[in-house]
Amino acid sequence: MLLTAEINAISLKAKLFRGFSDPSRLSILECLLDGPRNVSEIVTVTDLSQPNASNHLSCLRDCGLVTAVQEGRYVYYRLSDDRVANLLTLADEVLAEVARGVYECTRVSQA
Amino acid sequence: MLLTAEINAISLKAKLFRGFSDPSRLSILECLLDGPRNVSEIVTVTDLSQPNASNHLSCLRDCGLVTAVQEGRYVYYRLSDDRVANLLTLADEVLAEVARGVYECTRVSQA
DNA sequence: ATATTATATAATTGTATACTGATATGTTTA
DNA sequence: TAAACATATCAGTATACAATTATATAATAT
Repeated sequence: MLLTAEINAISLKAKLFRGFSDPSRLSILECLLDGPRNVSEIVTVTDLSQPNASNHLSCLRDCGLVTAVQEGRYVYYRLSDDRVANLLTLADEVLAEVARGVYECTRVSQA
Repeated sequence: MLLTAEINAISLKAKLFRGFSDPSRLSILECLLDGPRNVSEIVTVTDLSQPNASNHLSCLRDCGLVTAVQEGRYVYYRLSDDRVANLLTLADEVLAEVARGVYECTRVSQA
């Protein structure tokens, strides 16, 4: 039986990873690796619809992975912490190792 | 417009992170930080039902995050790469920075 | 004030996936 | 071989999530 504190810590971590676990959000995060971008720029780079981008940005902001600053009529987003970039880099390294396995992972749940 | 190769790389990475994005799977991975464990041990430590654990283990195995070796009637699972552990550690560090933000992220999608 | 541009939210819908319980398969020992 | 134990799979249900469309809010310009 897990302690409540452990359950909470694990849920937090799962939530953090969930922020990275969607291709649209990853596209946004990688777009922000080069520096702050406003929503229009993000929409252009990622090819997401504006509401969709906004929606994912809300999630990323609420989860603390990005921060937003309004400048005039633009809202500029940036990564909230350097370690967010580190996580993306480290993920690349793991991927290089296990890429084939992940690529073949079409399996979801027991399907 | 993203190039196809970029889309594939991003989808791969999203899939990798998805392996980490569920509390049950995270519990299993953290249990394996201490070394190889068989399914019964994993079930005991994580308090998951045996079919549920088996299901998540299948996913983790297919995604290349863990490897399995049968020994007698036991199947021992272990992390497939040291960097999997590194990712978990780095996630802890990011969490320490943005924990409050993530904790307050009760928002799912547009809810 | 009105129009225009930029961004955010709401409601809907389809799909993915996690969990439970039941059952099947595989492995060892008697 | 039979019994006991370990692990995997299947079917059904409930929930979570993403994409879309429409609309609302905020800021600037005319």
